[in-house]
Amino acid sequence: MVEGHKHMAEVGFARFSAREVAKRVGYSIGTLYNVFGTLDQLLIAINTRTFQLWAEEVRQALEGSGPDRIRCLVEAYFGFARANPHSWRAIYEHHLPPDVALTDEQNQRRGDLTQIIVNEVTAVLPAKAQAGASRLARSLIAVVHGHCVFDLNGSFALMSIEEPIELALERVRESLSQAGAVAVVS
Amino acid sequence: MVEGHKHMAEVGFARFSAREVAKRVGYSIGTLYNVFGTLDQLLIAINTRTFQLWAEEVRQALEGSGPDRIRCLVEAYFGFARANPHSWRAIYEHHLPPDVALTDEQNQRRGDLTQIIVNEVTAVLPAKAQAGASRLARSLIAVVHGHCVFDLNGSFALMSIEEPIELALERVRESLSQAGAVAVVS
DNA sequence: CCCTTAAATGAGCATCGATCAATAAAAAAC
DNA sequence: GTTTTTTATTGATCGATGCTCATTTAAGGG
Repeated sequence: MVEGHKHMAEVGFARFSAREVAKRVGYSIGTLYNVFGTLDQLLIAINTRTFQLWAEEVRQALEGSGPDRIRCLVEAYFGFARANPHSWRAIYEHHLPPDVALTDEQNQRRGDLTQIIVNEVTAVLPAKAQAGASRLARSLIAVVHGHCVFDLNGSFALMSIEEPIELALERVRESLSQAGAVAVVS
Repeated sequence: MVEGHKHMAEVGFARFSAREVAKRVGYSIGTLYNVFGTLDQLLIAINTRTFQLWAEEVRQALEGSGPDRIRCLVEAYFGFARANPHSWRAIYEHHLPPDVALTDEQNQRRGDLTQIIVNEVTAVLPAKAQAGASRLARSLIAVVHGHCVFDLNGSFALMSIEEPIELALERVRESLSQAGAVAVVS
């Protein structure tokens, strides 16, 4: 399955093929379908793995972070997407058919990254704002995500918008300081 | 081609098929390929049309807007994506091969929506902040876009985050007021 | 050694994007 | 009005895809 992940990283979602994965791993298509049941399930497994690697990378970045942990978070978010554009995009390009859903375990694995961010946002907010920390954290993830999308698809470059990471960071800091966070400016 | 647009709206990017478009429009596959040359070109035409309809819808929403034009903008952005999820997603799921690029005309058509937003943001900023209005506007588009993605793909719902439009609007207003905008709070 | 269970196979089906010689239709030339 | 040239349209054909399932192979247990 790690081989499937590699294949995705190399060719991207649009050119991804279960047959090619089977070939790479040395099994027949039939066997691969016996294991995963469905292309969707294979993609789910691959994308869940991407989430895990992403969370792990962010975690490690935070460990080696200086005092500006929010900047570290934003840079690590971008960093992973830029370093693994195909895998990163596949997460958002694979739409589940309405009749299949993620396992609880898969959902939990995918939620790890979010939890890391929620923790950091919570840590930076004053006591009075803790109640809304979770909601705000999700919103800030969306903020960074939007900038990341436009960075990877070339929208920012097309419009000569430079330093998209700094741009996203500005927005995040504005919202955090408005929420009463202290010491979020480097 | 409007038929191709309808097909996209009905089945989405993943299930989109040039053959089906040909069938719907009453021509053979060959003819369709003679006209568009490539599947990519057909998709480009369809997505450019989506951009036009989107911009038109936002324009009309602004015409009937009350004093809070920023809210109107955010609601219209979300509104179009929610009303045309397949077409909207297709814009971001179609990746051009590195050897093809958009026509200048296509780029301009696609930039209309951005221009509308840049104008509104500029109008709301004080004179001293006009210089950075374009950059800020693009950033705010990214902010709303990120929230829109998570709204459509169910991330917010999964985490019980309600009223994503209001959430996006909060972020936008924070950034605008930080930039010195006045009267952005309803 | 046989028998049962489990694992792996790959030909076969429908569909896809794409091509291109062949055909039909329209325009131009006479 | 007839012939010639140009343009438009066709669909059989190719390789590749997701997916199925009868068949084969392998592994153990007695």
